[in-house]
Amino acid sequence: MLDLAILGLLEERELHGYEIRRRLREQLGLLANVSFGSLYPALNRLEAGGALASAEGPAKADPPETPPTGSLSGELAVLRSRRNPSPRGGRRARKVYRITDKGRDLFTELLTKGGAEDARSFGLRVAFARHLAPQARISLLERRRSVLEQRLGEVRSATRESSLDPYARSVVEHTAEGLEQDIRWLDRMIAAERTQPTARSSVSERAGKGGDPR
Amino acid sequence: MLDLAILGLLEERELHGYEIRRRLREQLGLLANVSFGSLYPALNRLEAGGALASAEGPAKADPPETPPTGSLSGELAVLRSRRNPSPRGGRRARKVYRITDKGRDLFTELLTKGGAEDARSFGLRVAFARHLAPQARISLLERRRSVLEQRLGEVRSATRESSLDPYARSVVEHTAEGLEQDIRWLDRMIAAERTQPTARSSVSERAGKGGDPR
DNA sequence: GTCATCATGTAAGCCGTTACATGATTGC
DNA sequence: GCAATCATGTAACGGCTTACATGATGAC
Repeated sequence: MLDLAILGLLEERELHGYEIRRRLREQLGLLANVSFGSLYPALNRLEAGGALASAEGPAKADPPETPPTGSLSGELAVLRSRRNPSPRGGRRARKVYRITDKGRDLFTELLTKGGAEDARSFGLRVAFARHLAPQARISLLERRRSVLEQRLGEVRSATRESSLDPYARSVVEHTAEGLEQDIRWLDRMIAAERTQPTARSSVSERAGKGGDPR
Repeated sequence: MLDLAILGLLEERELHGYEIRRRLREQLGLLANVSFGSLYPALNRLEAGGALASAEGPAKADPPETPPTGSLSGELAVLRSRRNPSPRGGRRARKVYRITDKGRDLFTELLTKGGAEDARSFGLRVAFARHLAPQARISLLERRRSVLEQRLGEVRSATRESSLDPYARSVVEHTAEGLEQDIRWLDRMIAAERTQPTARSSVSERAGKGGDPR
């Protein structure tokens, strides 16, 4: 799941580990606190597997977007700054990762296959849904919907049959409410997918600041 | 977390492992599919630690509802094995667990301390909240509330500041809705706690006994 | 001169999973 | 005789956490 998130972020732009973590917790609220103890090994593993490539680079990408984008040929600069502490950009060497073709294959594979069980991994998939083909999106949403509906049925029958004490009952009822809300959300998403016939392409396209219709 | 659930169920009545698992998935929907591979070791661990005591026994604690519909084969099997103990002992011997005083201490400790982070463990705590003293209940609910409110603030600011693509945005917005719903639920629970002055439940009176705080 | 932040990593361990092993009983 | 259900367990592995180690830099 962490791999998916990493690949998804790097699909957009190259980043170093620390920054990946920042985005994980701020952009995707889902993977709220991934620790470095799992992040860095994951990056090394992905690189060893050929899904990522790393380069030492300064690439000072500020929290607001629009980096200089000329991220090539920054390696010399960092080498210089390491022994020559210049005021702007002389930190510990960053390892800037970019995704490879193999990594893109892995990404779409992870994005597509299996595991619609977990709420977090599902949320992650939806967050990266623009990288999916339209029909893959819909099937993802509908698979999730059926899972939730089944769970809702189970919860309902459990509430009916067993006599729970007020607290436990409140928990199950609240769980049911949450499931209903999730299902309504999915229905909205599915409807939106259906009405707009491939309005947004599955290809990653950049829209500038807040220019999307919804 | 599994320990807490086990102890909570056994606080009510003695059960064997297989039945504990059934209740875990049917009563508490939270710990939906705990596998035997984690359940049985947990039981053994708790017993080794003195929190549980086991006895071989048929002790057929029949659930509140005896489903007459379908699959009476199992029930029949159990009854027969009770009436007619074969030389080998009939059905495979159940290990019926009951909670000890030490286990009750552990239970209240687990129930009280730490970890309001995770939704599941929190839900579990609330489900067993009748075993808590009224003020402990309220503080549990309020701690959770403040956590959720903080997270909501973070999610909100993240939505404002960063330009996400429509799918990611939809996920964060839905997350925010979920948080709001959770907070409303908590508010209702807290209000209910405040209005009724210690109304229900046979609370275990172990609170306030002079011992180690831990 | 020391603290906070940025930056990368390793080691140990927790908590859970899947897969496997065993075995009695009943229904078909 | 074979699958399904009840019942208890072991072994191996997975993913993530905490705690620890290192180090540069800028601010106070």
